[in-house]
Amino acid sequence: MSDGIGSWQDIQKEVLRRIQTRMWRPGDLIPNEAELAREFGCARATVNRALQAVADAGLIDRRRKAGTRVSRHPVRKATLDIPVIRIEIEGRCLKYGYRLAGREVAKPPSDIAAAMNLKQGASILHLRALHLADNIPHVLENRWINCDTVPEVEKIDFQDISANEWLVTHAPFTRGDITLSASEAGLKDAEMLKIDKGSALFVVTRTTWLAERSITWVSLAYAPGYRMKTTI
Amino acid sequence: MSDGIGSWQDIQKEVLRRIQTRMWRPGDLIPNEAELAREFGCARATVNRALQAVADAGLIDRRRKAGTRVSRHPVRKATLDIPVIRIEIEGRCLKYGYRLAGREVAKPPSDIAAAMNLKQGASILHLRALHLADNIPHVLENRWINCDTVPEVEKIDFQDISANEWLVTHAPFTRGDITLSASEAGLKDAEMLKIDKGSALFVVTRTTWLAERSITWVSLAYAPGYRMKTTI
DNA sequence: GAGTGGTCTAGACCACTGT
DNA sequence: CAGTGGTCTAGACCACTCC
Repeated sequence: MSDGIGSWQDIQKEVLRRIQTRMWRPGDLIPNEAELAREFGCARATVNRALQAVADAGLIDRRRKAGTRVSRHPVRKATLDIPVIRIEIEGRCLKYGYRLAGREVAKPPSDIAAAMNLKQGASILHLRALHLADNIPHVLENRWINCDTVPEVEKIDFQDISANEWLVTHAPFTRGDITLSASEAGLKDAEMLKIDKGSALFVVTRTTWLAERSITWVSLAYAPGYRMKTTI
Repeated sequence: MSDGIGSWQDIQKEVLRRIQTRMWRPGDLIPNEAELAREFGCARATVNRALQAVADAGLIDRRRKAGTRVSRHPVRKATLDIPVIRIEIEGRCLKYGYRLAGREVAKPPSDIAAAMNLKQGASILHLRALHLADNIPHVLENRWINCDTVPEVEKIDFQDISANEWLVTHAPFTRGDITLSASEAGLKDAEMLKIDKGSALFVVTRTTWLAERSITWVSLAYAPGYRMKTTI
């Protein structure tokens, strides 16, 4: 029986192979952990580890007592990396540039105030900035920061360090909501990014929280041509 | 010492708390697994499970011998769900609709042929279709399918079932590349989606593979207003 | 070489849920 | 109630990498 199968990765591969070759088809019940452990000659915990990984990928559905089935409509999961912008640009061997375009305390638009769960009429810090890659406008940052949650922010001028980067090391968060969308460049956006008005921009909007208090709301509008890549 | 700490989720929470409260700061070395196991009064494997989850989220960096550190520039991971379009629409309690708009065997544009790693001049199946939510155009599917990898596809007319759905249950894949971007609606796209030419569309492009053979290349262009959401 | 995380084992008990 | 996955333990050995 001398299998080359021993590690949980080997078992994961074998399980994937059986799904990919349709030996186990969508909807099928697969053997339980104890049986697979016997078949592969390993401990049940090892099988469990492998099947958990496959379940995390969305390919199988597991329920106590009901057993493990191959998903009929697999909701495949892709993981998006959300790096600090400077690191992302430098990671591509481009020269990073940063320009602060505005810093003021102001009352945010009602939709943003609502998204940040602010008291009506509250004023918070508003920043606008441009990030450049090899001196070319890359992404426009439009950010609101809740000074109640992050009071130190009032002392930072953000001339030399972006809020994007400062917050990462100084304001840990517990949770973040992310929205990806496309939108047409307005006049001001177009000017700053040096593109035509109405161009299609890839926009990432993010709100982060420390427990139940909002830290920041940010919209990152990427210049045309930007592509966010990932794999399944 | 009667902690309420025992499960790996409890330990994960406590570790996150220590990072969030800056008790452990970016760059800090944290105690090793054996020490934490002693502190929490549990087995090292339990601590390992908790720390692996935190490392997967990108908040700590772990290396043998070097130990575990709080990330200086955490590359936070967000997971995107990639569901079948029908399931996604029905999941929002909307009526799903589907219309095939074209089916032909043709020679793909060179960029697509390259992305699919096809032989020069190879002809493959080209499909165009529209998915509707509550009778409103929702997403335009532009798809090329490699008949060499999935020969059964030649017999399917795709009048009543979308390639999106058929492939999921009939053509398992081992790997997929995904690109998210924004683009301006062309004239044909605009007509089909019933929107203005030049509108900003959110576009998901995906190539899937069975081992080293491409299965399909697809571009999904979502009508304006679509937002893809996730959390960190 | 030595210290750290990565993994496996054998066994146990628990939690959930279908029947 | 019984069968399944989920988790914990104590111990062991291995793999990697810093010194």
